[in-house]
Amino acid sequence: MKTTKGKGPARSSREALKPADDRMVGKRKAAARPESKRKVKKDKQAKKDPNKPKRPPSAFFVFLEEFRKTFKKENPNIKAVSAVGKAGGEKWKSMSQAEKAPYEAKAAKKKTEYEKLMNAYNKKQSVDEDGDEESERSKSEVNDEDEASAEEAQEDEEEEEEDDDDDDDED
DNA sequence: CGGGTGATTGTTACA
DNA sequence: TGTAACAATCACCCG
Repeated sequence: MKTTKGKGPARSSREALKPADDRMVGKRKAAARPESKRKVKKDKQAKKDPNKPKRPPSAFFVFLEEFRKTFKKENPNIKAVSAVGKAGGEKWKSMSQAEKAPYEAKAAKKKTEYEKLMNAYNKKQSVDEDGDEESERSKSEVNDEDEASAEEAQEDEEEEEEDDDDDDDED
């Protein structure tokens, strides 16, 4: 399903695709790291867990999510993910920690939730096979907690602030 | 038709 | 301590 949408502009935009011709399946920093399995996210996990907590987006990703919208908005012609990544990364480094602060705050929040999910996930794994029913019960509990926490999380909006203005960098 | 890949950095978890 | 791998996104390509 999702692939169908890609056929739109198709090759025309291909120009916007990665300028580097290495679009091939080459690895990106393979040489940098020794074995470097950094890419290949194929099997991911041998077993698929029912609700395995995915790692929360780092501050960079939080910023990137928003950046992606803006980037695409100003660069509707560019649809390459790598382009946004590069641009985002560049800008990210250009930003001062103060500006990254809000993103970091959000990331911190996600991390907290992630820890929570891990707790639930951990519980699930601990479940004994005989407690199938029990496991369901636990799930309910977790769900309940999850909802409650989610609500709380939503409320907080951050604004921790940052006074350390000394360093900063910038241009 | 579907999955895999490209790129960015951060963060997390294991040895 | 350090590495290794994964987190999102989206268009495009191979089998």
